[in-house]
Amino acid sequence: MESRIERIKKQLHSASYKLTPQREATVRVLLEHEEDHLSAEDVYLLVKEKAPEIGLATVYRTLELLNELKVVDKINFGDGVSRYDLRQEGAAHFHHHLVCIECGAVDEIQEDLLEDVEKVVERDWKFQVKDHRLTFHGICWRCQEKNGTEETKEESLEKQHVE
Amino acid sequence: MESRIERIKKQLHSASYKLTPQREATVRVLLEHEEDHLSAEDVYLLVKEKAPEIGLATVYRTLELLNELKVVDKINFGDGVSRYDLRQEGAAHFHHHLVCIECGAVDEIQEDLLEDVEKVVERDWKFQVKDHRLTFHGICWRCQEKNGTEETKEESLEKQHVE
DNA sequence: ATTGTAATGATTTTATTTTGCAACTTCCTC
DNA sequence: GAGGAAGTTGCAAAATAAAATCATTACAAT
Repeated sequence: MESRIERIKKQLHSASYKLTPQREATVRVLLEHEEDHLSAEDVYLLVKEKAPEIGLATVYRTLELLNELKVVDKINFGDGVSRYDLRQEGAAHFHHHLVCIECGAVDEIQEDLLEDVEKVVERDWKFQVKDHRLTFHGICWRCQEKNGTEETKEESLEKQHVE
Repeated sequence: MESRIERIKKQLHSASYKLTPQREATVRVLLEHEEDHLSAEDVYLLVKEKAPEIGLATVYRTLELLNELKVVDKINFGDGVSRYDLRQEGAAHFHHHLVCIECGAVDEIQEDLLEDVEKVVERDWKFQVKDHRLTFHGICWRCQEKNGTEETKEESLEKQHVE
């Protein structure tokens, strides 16, 4: 965790930006919620708990900056808001998402499934792929179980998703 | 064209909605600009040419309705606006997009490239895929040619991208 | 210490999208 | 046809997200 912040700090420096306390607090929130897909507003509220004096504009600026540096990716699941998702360190491409249309859960796939598809696109469409966005919409394994069987205690204990 | 409107009309009716003149005008605009990726505002301005009395709110409501019926898909390429894209008739899945980071052009891929990937997702993640969104970001063939004529390949590979 | 530059926070502005509501059509039933 | 419910419309207002503005502050390099 600390070392990751160190590396992000270096990334900022090499683009001649500074890791200010506000920016560090923002990055920490992102690291601590790596599984989630926070909106700018979400990040703002969480950062505010640690650094109450921070302004929303700074959060927006920081997120935009991190986006430029490819530390985070800005995504959009169709609701109006942009969400910010940490990139895996060293990942050449953005990871994929599974959005459950029943419970709203968003799971991530870090594996790159598109190597072959990208080759086809480069060859057949002469399109030089730099990055991609792939999201599947469907039913997650939790909802499939929930629907298929009567719910057991263990299953309901595992349930943690809110809309 | 007329028959397509007829079929959309039937789709509306079967969900107990009506194809009002305003809705028909909106659908016609979408059909006439199938290649483009119009924003709600774009659609509004185009519909207004045929039916000047239409209100922007109606266009929004119509597009939302068509989205629910899976006649159009609402997409978002990262700029703030939602765009509305006609689905191919009978297409089980949404088509893909190639967004050029140099000239901003958006091309479509109707072919379904994801069959294999979806199988993997269903098997390995137990995720029942209903739909997908796939967008590639990169350099379109036009920009590659344009770059190639004025500079060597190495130069164009080195070129940095700003804003 | 002084200066120049970058960064910040509060506020305002812009843009997009949604909602509330009264008026207006449709399409039934009588 | 008259009456009525339901769906639809246009306008205006409101809600929302994001970006821009700007005076103030922090900080590194003199």
